[in-house]
Amino acid sequence: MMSELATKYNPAEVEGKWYQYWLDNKLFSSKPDGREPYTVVIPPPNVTGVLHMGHVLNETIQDILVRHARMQGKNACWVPGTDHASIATEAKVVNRLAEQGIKKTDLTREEFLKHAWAWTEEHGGIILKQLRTLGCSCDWDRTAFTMDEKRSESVIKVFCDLYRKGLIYRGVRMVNWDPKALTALSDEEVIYKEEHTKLYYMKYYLAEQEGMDIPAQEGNVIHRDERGYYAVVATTRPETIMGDVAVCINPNDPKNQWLKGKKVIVPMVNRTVPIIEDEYVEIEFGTGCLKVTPAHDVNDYMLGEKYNLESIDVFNPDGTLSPAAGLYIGMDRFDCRKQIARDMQEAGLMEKVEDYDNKIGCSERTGVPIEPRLSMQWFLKMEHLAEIALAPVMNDDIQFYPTKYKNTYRHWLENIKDWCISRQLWWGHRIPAYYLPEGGYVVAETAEKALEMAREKTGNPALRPEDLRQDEDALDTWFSSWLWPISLFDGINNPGNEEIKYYYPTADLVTGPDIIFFWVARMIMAGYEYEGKMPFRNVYFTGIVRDKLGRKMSKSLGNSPDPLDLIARFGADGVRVGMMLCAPAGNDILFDESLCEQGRNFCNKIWNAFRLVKGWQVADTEQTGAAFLAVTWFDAKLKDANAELSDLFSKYRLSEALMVVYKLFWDEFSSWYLEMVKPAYINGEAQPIDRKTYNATLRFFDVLLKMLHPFMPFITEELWQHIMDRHDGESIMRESLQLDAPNADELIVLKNVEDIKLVVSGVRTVRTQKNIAPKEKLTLQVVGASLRGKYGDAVMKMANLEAINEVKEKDASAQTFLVGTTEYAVPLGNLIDAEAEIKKAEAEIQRLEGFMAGIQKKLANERFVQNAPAQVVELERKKLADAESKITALRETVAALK
RNA sequence: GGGCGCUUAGCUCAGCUGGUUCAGAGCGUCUGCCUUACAAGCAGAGGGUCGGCGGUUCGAAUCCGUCAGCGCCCACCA
Repeated sequence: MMSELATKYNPAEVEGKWYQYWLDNKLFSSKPDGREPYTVVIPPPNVTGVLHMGHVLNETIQDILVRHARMQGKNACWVPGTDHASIATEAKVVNRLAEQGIKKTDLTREEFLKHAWAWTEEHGGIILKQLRTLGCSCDWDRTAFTMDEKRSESVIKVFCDLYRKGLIYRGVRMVNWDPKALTALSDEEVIYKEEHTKLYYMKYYLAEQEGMDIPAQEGNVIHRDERGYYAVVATTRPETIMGDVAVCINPNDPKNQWLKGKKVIVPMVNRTVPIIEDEYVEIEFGTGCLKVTPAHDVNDYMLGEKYNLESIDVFNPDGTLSPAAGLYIGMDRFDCRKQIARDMQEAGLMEKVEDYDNKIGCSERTGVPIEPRLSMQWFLKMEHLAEIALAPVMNDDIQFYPTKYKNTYRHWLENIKDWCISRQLWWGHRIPAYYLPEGGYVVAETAEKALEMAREKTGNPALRPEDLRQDEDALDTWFSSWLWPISLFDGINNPGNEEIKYYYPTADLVTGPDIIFFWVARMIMAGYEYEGKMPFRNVYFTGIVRDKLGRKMSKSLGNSPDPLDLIARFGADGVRVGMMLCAPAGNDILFDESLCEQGRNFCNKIWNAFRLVKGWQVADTEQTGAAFLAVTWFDAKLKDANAELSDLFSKYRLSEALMVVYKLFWDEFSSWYLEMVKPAYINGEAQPIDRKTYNATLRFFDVLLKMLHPFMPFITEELWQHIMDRHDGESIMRESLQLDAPNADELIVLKNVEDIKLVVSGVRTVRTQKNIAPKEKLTLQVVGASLRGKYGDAVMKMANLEAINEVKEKDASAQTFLVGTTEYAVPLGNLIDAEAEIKKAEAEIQRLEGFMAGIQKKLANERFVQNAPAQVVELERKKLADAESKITALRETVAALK
């Protein structure tokens, strides 16, 4: 019979088969019903993305939670979907077009979008297919896309609503400009990178200084050379001097007092600009002179506003020098920096150049340095939204795991600025603002409605659709994802519909802390604004998947394994287990392939346990004492473990939960239980197992598989179907798992069996130390106590004993060990090494005496006896007594050996 | 420059509101086994003065302070 099954589990044969079965039987699908809902919405991956290790972690966790909830009898609904990822996808499409020699600017919006949709259809959804390989139990019928009809409608509706509420406005502001993607970005999309740059000290000669003589004054630092007096301005960005409109000093700066009221000439440009004064300027930095370029720096912009300065935009949108610069026109900003530095050097306008470490804001998407740029954009006011989103997290209505992210969250909300939501992109939701021929605009859900409003607004009923011009910009991707938990159930378009009422709020959100601001915080805002309720009850923040050296996984390092390749080699269950073994909540994950190996090995262990049980012949024989004990004990063990599992799940300690089941199956079930009940061989012939024990074993297997199922869906389904002999359409994933906690009697059995396991280990240790073959039967002596009945039977079997004798005094030639305070002895005849035994015993006596001395000192301390709880004192006394009796036993051993 | 977190066996981590023989797990290591479920396995063993210092306490890995190292987040010194 056994020969029918391979000794190794083959995931390839199993996984595809069961996934198809689950799909065919609609086992993932969820409809509102009377049960308690358990809803999870997937953090939508980029529609054109492919599965990476971060997804594996994230989706595995979600699937574990979902499958667990489903087996708790909840109506589990996991909604999958993808994100249109406006910038990322548009960039990919632009690149592809470039390969074909097509420039985006050569296309109309409509033509470009055709290409984008084609790309989306071609590459889109691959990642969702890959999730199936991992075993994810998503309700695929609900698959959504942030740019599908319902979601798009929701986004536009929300935009209009917020506009009408006065929360969305349009205006010219300093924004983060990405010169590569040619779009504005939100503050969150800018990441700061440490870079080694230069600090250029440039000479700004005073204007009209002929005949000027500035007397040396206390504290003043005056610069003068053969050409005259000059101020020294330090900057990291010499290429922006063409936009300089002033030089600013701190009025309290003693070294620059002499510059007050003067005018200076911007080098190269030869523009005369005033010296202005503002306390914003850091006296200690550089020379205390700041060049002011309102068009290209946030702070300078602020100064420009304050002092009513002109703003000269010297850059084109792509980061090349604009005609307004007057010089270096068309040159890239960084080339220009080098060139202008050289030119100034030659012109004697450069005082010096220093190395300087600087933090530079870069585009999260394209990686290029951001250019602060003044432009007309759409903004969402955050004050009100931040306010409604803060409290629920701080008072734990929404629980963060781990809680440390509450601080991060609060800090962000308390310092939030308005959200720039417009992007100069085509791929995305187009802003529903329509400009009127004579200026001004209307905001409306549809072009028809816009026309109506426009006619009303202008009082011109003759206005035609083509007279209106829709805003060219698209919305930030996150402006659609923040509605995800609502829009998936159509809560924006159909408020209060049956689905949104049932599934919302969702239960758990599983995501990385890197998008806590981008996504999590904003979903909370939208949740309260549009549903009046939290979007989810718990947020589980995963760590970042790193390699075993702690480095981030990246393409350039080549340290990121391909999940599909891992699955092919170790099986989906193996990979899931490997991932979860190293994934404590909130910590970074140091992933190593060998963990998947461990997962695969675990699959084999389960598989082989199944082979063993499946191979048994069953007969109506009587149950042995050892088997009876094993069944009683393991029954209690399962209950105990299940209670622990529930607790760990409730705390989202999934790695630990997995470890509990892992040890339960491997150590307790396989190494102890199965060995205890396994029928013996007599004359090379396998004996049958009694029906009672066999049925109990199947029952245990059933429970174990259910416990394992959330972590390892495939192998558990496969074996469950084999073992349980189920009807078509049934599945382990729809089974429920509920066990009582062990009662008092069962707890006693648990404790007793732990003791006899120690006795068995004791005998085995003796075997190993004395090199006695496992087959050779031994005798065990119990000194002054008893080990009878089923406990004795079990020890006999597990330790391969021929007899257990209760003795007053053990054999002189026995090797001994203690379990609790009971002494056990294995007579060894001439195998015993008396000297070594004596040495060992004496060392132990010494240790115990030291231990006793410590306790005696404690007990002699009046303050301890007075202040410590009675229980603790009592415990110390017991420890003392135990140690004493152990020493007595050991002394006897030594005496006997001598 | 602020804020947060971490530092416990070779590695990765548990250790909750201080007290079940001066600490646990998985992996790795070592030893012995191809024992008729599994060598991707079985049995056994070794391994830590809980980052340093100081304090509170009868008692601290656990609380407080401080120093050191690491990491993360935020921030407009060009």
